[in-house]
Amino acid sequence: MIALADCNNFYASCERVFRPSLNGKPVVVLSNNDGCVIARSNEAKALGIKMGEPAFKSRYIFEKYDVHIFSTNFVLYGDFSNRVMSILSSNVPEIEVYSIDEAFLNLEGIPNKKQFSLELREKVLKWTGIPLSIGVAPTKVLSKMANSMAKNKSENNICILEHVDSINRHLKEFSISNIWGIGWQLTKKLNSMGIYNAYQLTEKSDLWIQKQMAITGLRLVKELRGEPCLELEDKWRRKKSITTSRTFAHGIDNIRDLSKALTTYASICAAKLRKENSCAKSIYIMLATDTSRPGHKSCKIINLNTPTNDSLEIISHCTEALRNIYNSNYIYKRVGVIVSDIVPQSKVQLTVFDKTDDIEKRQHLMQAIDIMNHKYGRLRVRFAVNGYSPRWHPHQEHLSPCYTTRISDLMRIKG
DNA sequence: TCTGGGGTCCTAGGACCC
DNA sequence: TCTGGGGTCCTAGGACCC
Repeated sequence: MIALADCNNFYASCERVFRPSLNGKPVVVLSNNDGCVIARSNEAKALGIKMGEPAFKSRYIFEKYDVHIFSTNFVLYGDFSNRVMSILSSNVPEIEVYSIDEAFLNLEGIPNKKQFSLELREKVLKWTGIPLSIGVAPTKVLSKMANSMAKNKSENNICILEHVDSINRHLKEFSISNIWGIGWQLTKKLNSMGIYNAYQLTEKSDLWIQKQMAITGLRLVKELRGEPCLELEDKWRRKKSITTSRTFAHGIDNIRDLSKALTTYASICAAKLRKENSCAKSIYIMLATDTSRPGHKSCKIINLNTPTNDSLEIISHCTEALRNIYNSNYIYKRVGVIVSDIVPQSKVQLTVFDKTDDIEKRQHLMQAIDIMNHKYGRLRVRFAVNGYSPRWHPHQEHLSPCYTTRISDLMRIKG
């Protein structure tokens, strides 16, 4: 049996841990640039604030009902995630951390799954302040469904689906649009064929499923029937691509500021590569004007002879590519860097033109930068091309302190 | 004024080869 | 008269997830 443990309203719950006065009150967390709503407390959901909705559309609700607004604070959420995951992993034989706020757990050998889930939920809540929902079922896809039941239809946020009868009963009440792996396109298509609930899907033949939903769809439906097709992946996997991109508060109309932003994202990508002990063989830069209006997009791919994770090298390729594709007739609103074709650093093949001495020197330099930035904060040590007074920074009006990771942000007790 | 950011997997179709 | 058959690799784009 597999459990899916999922933190309730995760970002909103993190913000509340150090602000208990917000319990029972509507809280929302906004995406980067304070663009749209990406997390809501139950009270905010009850006010009709929609997930992914642009913040300005709900502005009047925020004011009328005194909704507490936060900008995303990924340092804080990442730290809470680590705490929750380490508690979960110390209580089960196997775990797959699926995202920042959820994990699949292998419950093999655990006799009373309901009691176990209740105790685990209690422990995480007591130790971290984060409430969980736990759904237990024979496969991953079914545990996702059980989790949804746990969140919405159970008093204690626990749902165990063990027997065929109860699984089928729930499948009949479960809309296909809520199935993990079925998005709005497939929902539209299947609805037009008269399929509305998960049970109807399990009754179709394998051939029909594969024709309509391809191989991933067939795996998904088998999982719905209780036949495990998706394994728990407990191993750390090297990322296949790494992206750093942002939308700005205000458009940029000059190549100097654009270059500062782009090279900053290039150095963040390089640092992320080094953190994984990876090197990338291709770099992709992209520029876009305001996406809400018809505009302009351009991109450039740079293929390297030798994979790298050296910030200076990646920065210089990006700067050159920017000069090639920059068009001074446009005002840019978004830029980004994607590094891909990733290989382990230990397996990098040098060419005859690479100077190993230089590479080693630069590796030491990068290491020193990483150590300092780890200690004093990302981008504290930066490159001159990154600039210092970023006029191009995104909006973050409602940022909370990093209570758990920055000494100056620690809570103080009045004596 | 105003719509995020970071990923993965799959497929169709083109290029190329023998 | 009239244009094979089978394979691989790569890439762009779609769909989906949180």
